[in-house]
Amino acid sequence: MTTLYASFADRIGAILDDLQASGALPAGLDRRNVAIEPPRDPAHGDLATNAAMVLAKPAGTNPRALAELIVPKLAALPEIASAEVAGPGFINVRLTEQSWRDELAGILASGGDYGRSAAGRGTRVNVEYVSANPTGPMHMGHCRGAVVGDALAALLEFAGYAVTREYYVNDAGAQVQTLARSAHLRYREALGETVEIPEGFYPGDYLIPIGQALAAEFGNAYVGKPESEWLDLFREKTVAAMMDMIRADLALLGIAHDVFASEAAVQKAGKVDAALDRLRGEGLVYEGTLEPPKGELPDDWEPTEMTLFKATAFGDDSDRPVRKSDGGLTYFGTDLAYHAQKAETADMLIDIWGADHAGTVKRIKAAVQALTAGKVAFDVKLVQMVRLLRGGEPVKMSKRSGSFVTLADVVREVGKDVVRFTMLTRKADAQMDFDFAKVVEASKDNPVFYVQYAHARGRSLHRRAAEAGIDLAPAADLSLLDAEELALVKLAAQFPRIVEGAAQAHEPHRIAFYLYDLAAMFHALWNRGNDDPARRFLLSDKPEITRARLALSDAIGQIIRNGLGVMGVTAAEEMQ
RNA sequence: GCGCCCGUAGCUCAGUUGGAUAGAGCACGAGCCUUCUAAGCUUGGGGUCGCAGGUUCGAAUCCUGCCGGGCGCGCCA
Repeated sequence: MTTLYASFADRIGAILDDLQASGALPAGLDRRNVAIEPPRDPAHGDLATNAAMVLAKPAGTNPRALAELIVPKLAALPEIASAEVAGPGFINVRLTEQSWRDELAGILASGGDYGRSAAGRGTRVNVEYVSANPTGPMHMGHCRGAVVGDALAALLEFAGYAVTREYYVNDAGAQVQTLARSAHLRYREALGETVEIPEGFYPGDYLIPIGQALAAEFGNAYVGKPESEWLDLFREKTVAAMMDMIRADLALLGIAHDVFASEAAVQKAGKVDAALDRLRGEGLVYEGTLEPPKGELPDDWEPTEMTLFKATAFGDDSDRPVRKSDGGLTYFGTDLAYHAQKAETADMLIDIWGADHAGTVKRIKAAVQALTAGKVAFDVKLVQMVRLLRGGEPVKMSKRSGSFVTLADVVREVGKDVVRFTMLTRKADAQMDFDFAKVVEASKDNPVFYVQYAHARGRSLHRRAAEAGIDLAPAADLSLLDAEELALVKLAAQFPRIVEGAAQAHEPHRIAFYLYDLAAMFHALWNRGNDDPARRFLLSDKPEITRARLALSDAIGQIIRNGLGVMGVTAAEEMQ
């Protein structure tokens, strides 16, 4: 269905067309800045447009005069109760109560599709997120990016984009070689040797079963043999096992990627040379030396020739090496080719990165621009660190011993829904505290609980109505709803535009904040029943009113389910 | 030294991509409720949107310069 706001945009557009046809307005006005919005102050009505203010100057008139031309045409529309000029030239519109009742009926009729949008027009967007190194289990450092990326993917899908969820497996660098060597130690251990894990190796216990599996598969075939005989094999086997473990961890959060792209495969397929050759042909890749870094000069600085990408041509501060002076690829060199690969099948790329990689955003943006001639939109979303607390005290973590807070532990303790919702209660680039005590608290301070509670209240209404013997089959008479109840419908009706705005801005946290506001207003309405029993949702002796109020409650519940669905959170049937 | 992110109520944060008198929760003040329509409700005080300019009908939002905080800074991943 078209949203209320979109349909009014059409109507304003038609009115402007009329005014242009009749010569009251010049042709060819740029209408891109014309907005239809709910005013912040409800006293200003249900909808407001700035059309007169934006168009007055190019039309050679003044805002109020132009508004006076538009208002009568608006007021003539059947669903409009009043339209008036206000302030510097805003046009404030009040809709009839009937249009809000229609909107409520529309929410219920649309069900799980309410808020779904075609705004994305099927644009193919590739969202790459998590992409944790396959050297161990997922820990809490990965968690926020995982949730933000997954929710963003779902949000874009809901808003009409064709989404691919992708994970980039860094299986080619020095770290996975260290992993393979660490696994080889565990393999020897499994065969009876007493081993010590040297500094710089991966010490975690999770490699013990890998070593046992390798021992079971290969016996002692690779004991005392040079690395050249086993390193690649052990790397592949161990990375595969790590990825199984990571997939299992992600599954706990309800995350499943469509594509796992291998760094080694990108190199093996010759994509790096292809991309670099192409750029070399355009003069964007060359052999050269870098300027020394500004500020303190490292003691051992000496200019060396290597292969560089001309990132400065696209606004970066320095050109960036794609091949080291020894001819080996840099991480960036392969990453550049990997983005070219993604761009082959997408109109838009989104990367979710930890904020500690902020320094490399410019070069990869430069690369994508160079590789796609600016035709593929590209956004890097930086996700800030999460501080883990328990009752206000920082959770101690020791990296050295290899013991860190794993994602699996946290999900086990507080549950998937709490983790996901909490990760979306801040915008991604703001730091966040995750307090084990607070996120499970049953109080208004905890948005997770508050939203779930609103939904559960609505569900319990049905159970209680059944107990009270109320027949819910007949259609609800929505004319029985009062002004306060319709005010809740007005907030509910904003869900579609919240979805579109959040999708366009790549900000899934907006859904969480909106749901909190919606829940708060629903609770306030519910609480009226404490002071005045006649205003309760459930009145056992008044089935007509109960049916109308249940329709309202159902609509709110539907939107909460739809919103939580985008966030990957299950709506609670009841609070325990 | 350079670059990126940030600076909004005492605290934690929103702010509909430039809209009207800048909001919420916590905390604080006052009143109410003692309830399974439960895990609270109503209400009040509280602001130089870091500072100073600029852009325009209009700026927390965009531009420039300062101040303050975080992160990053030759071939690492």
